Amino acid sequence: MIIKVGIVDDKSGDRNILNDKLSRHPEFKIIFSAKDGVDFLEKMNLLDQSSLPDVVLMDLEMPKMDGIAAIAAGSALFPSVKFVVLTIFDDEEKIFVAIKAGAFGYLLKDESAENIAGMLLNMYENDAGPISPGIAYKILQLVQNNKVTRDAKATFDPKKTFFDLTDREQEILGLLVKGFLYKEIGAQLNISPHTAKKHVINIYQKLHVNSRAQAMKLAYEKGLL
Amino acid sequence: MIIKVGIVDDKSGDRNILNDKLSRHPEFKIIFSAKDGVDFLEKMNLLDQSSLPDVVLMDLEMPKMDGIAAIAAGSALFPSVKFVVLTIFDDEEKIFVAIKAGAFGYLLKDESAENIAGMLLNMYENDAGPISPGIAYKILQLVQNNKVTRDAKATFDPKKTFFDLTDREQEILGLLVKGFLYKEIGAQLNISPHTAKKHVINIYQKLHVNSRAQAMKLAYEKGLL
DNA sequence: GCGGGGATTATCCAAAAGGATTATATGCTA
DNA sequence: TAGCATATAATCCTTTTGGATAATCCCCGC
Repeated sequence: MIIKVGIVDDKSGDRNILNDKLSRHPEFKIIFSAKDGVDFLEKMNLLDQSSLPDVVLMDLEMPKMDGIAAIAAGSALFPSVKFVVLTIFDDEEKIFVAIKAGAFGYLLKDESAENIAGMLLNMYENDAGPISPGIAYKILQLVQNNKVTRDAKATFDPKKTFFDLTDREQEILGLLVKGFLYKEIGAQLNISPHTAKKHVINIYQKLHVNSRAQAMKLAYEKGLL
Repeated sequence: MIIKVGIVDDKSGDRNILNDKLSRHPEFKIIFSAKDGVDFLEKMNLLDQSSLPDVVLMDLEMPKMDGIAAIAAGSALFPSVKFVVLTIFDDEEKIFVAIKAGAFGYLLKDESAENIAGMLLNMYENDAGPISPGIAYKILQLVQNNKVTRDAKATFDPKKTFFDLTDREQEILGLLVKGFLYKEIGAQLNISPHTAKKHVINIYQKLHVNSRAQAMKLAYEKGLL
């Protein structure tokens, strides 16, 4: 099976290297190289349906029209074409936006050409978009750090599963993370500040921390609110 | 460098295979095998700090306490330990929940033992969680299909809008909310603890707060991370 | 070259938090 | 009923924070 490839990158050096490396593999056929988003769309429009590329390797930072815009336009105009980002950028904002724009995969330029070729081939065997490991981890962190949230459905609730704080302790933890002093917590609950403090110490032991800051970190990260 | 590994899987066959394969690599040292979440926590509690595993390979489907609960508990109790899911399940719900529970990586059992070993080693070189390519693509699709959405507050950036903290102050705030003492912050940045403290006081004035707890609350609520 | 902001370090003091220990009261349960 | 968990309260002591104040250094812009 022959994979038809388009390359879009403003650096002619990068274009040529890619071109050379992929041409070594008989499975790939380079259909065109373009130097920016506008150039890319023009070249795509000149092709008839049967000679459209299967996959377009798209750099992100380009003059005239950047990779994000090109992917958004291209995936709308040519839905059968898969767009794979191939860039040096690994910041989460770019990753997120590129995926939203319709990227099928996301590879870093510091992957070896061998790896890139391998992942592209793999994409057709497994019907899964190629992703550099580092990028996959970044996406995982997006999910983990609540930068993205699940639209509905239940997420895991560690409150009930672990840290079996008593009701009173839960209540006091709630005040603790709001920044109140022991004396203020005591005043709000009509108990002695000593008692408030005792509860807090007990909470620390259950959470295996030894400062308010660590307890707050845990409370926020694990959603113990 | 030696990587200390814990294995948690209810299938003794899988445990043994993993054990054998990893033991072939001199870089790995198997600290323990556990057959479920409860067994795992018991074994972890018997270890002193210095002999805790670096990474725990965790199956998901287990009797008594499943892998999700075990990861949630373990990552809270032993924050220095990295948890990597190693399972046959690749449905998005399990992936999502495992990540939320604190999984650092997610590998499929149909990876070759060689690959698993390689990805674990790679994890320490690149400080990025190991993720099987198929899983990476599933995660990408989660984002693409709007199953997850970017949090509004995460995109709004009050950092630049208000509180104009300097770069150094941002950096120190980052360590502050992690619960480090002044002396620890100083040590990490190679500055005097007095200086660290001075920065913190300056931060408080800019944020109009007067305690670490209040600063953390603000940082979390306003996404000053 | 002079001023200003940022980064660095320090000292002194007071307030607050953290930790250990002890003690009492209450309600549940083996 | 004896034991256990929880909540309450206090004392003593150490460590950490928060705040004020002052001094030095460096870089950048006027």
